[in-house]
Amino acid sequence: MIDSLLLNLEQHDVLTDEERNILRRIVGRERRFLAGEDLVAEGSRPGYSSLLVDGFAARYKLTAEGMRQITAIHVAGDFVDLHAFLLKTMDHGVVALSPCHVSLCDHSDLKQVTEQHPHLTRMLWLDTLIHGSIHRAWIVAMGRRSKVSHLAHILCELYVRLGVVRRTNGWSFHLPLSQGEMADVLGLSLVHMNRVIQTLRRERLISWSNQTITILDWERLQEVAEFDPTYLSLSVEPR
Amino acid sequence: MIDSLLLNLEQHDVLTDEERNILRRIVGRERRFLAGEDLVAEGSRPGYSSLLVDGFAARYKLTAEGMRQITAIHVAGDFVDLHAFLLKTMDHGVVALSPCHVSLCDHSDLKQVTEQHPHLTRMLWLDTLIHGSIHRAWIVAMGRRSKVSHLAHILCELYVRLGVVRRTNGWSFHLPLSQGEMADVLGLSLVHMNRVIQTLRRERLISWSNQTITILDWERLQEVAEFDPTYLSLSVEPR
DNA sequence: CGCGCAATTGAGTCGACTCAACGTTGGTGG
DNA sequence: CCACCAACGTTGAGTCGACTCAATTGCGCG
Repeated sequence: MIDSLLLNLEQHDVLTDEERNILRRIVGRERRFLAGEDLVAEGSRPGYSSLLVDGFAARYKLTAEGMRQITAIHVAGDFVDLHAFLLKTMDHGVVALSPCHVSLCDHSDLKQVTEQHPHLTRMLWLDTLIHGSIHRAWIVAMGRRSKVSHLAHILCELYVRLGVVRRTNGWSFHLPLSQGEMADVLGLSLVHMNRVIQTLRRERLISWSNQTITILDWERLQEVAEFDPTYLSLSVEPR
Repeated sequence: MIDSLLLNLEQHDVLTDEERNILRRIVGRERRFLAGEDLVAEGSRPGYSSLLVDGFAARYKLTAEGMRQITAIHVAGDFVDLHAFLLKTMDHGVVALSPCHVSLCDHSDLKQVTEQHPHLTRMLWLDTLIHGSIHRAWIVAMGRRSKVSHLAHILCELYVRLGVVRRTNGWSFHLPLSQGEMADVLGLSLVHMNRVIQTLRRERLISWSNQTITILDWERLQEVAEFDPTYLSLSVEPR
């Protein structure tokens, strides 16, 4: 049940058996959500953090005019709100983009971990830091790349992140986002999002249908995206 | 020397005398940089983290075509690269936007803190989480707000953050960024940055000259920005 | 079969870009 | 003391990317 979390964390450093057992013990109660439901509401003060066991979720904020900006996409093995453990108040919501299966982890247990297990604490801290790195990569893509390049970057990132948790199938992966939802990721209108996607298709870099993306030319897609996976910290070393 | 850091951290929770002393002990060697120098180079693996004692610094990434995107602005009291403690490799550079005074903190000392001082560890973790929140606020501003609103949001944020570390003077604060550097924050061209600034001036929301910004109408500036400081976690509570 | 949602296409408008020129200011050296 | 230079800021003009409004197509399901 926490297999994806272990796959995630063990990309960065080795875990001891004890640490794996602690994670198994504190990640408990399961909950399921339908696509479109909020896993966590903006403004709430959850007493637990949610580990996404299966499905896709997104962090988002709404503007006064009701526009939505998605600030992160979460996949299996991600804590969607580990930061709430210390931030306390959610400054954004988390919505299920597909049916989601999550496991909850009480903040009191997380606090125990920080009191007794320094290395595991650092690994959880690292997990939040990597999501910070992802935020920075998104900011660069939003500010200084073409929209085509931005989309390419997001697809490269998802392909790598899904690969870590064994959710890819050759060059394909499941991505249950509508074009309208993807527009909320890139900060585009729905109409223009469609045109950007068509550019990647026309260039034969990807195919995308039935919620399935297939990368047709990884080399060129990476070039278009200027994708460098350094920011994902995918190296096993003492942390 | 670490006064600004204490002002920063104590916005979120109380520190014990012992914790304050530990910080004083581990934040050591001082270094100075001229405006334009890199405090930390992209791709480097620093063995220490840098606390900005005075001045302004920015994290940035460069694109293949040599464009620059600034992903964070740092002010006195900020650790500019605390995340390198666990991420190990810098996926971006940090540049001095003004003459900077920094104090270094060895990663071995930080590791000691995580082994022996859980609460202080959580406070440092929190510091990195707040910078993640700021990243999300920037993503929303970049994706779903007008450029005028985006600039207003950044100025609101800087005013609040500088106020915490006592770097404001009434409604004014020093901001040593050229319009070209600000353009790299917003992801704009220099020419358009100028026009956006002039809009805020024309609306009598701010004045900006001689590297000094004065907020002329805080209420309306906040409205234009849709600024809600929740994301800065400025409340003292147990963490 | 028809409804509803997602995807697609077209047309016109506006925001942001580039290229280019000009103004302003502070520092430096003759 | 003034001339000059460099960096920054400002303005104008023309182009292109992204937006909105609107209509149409494709598809899964009751």
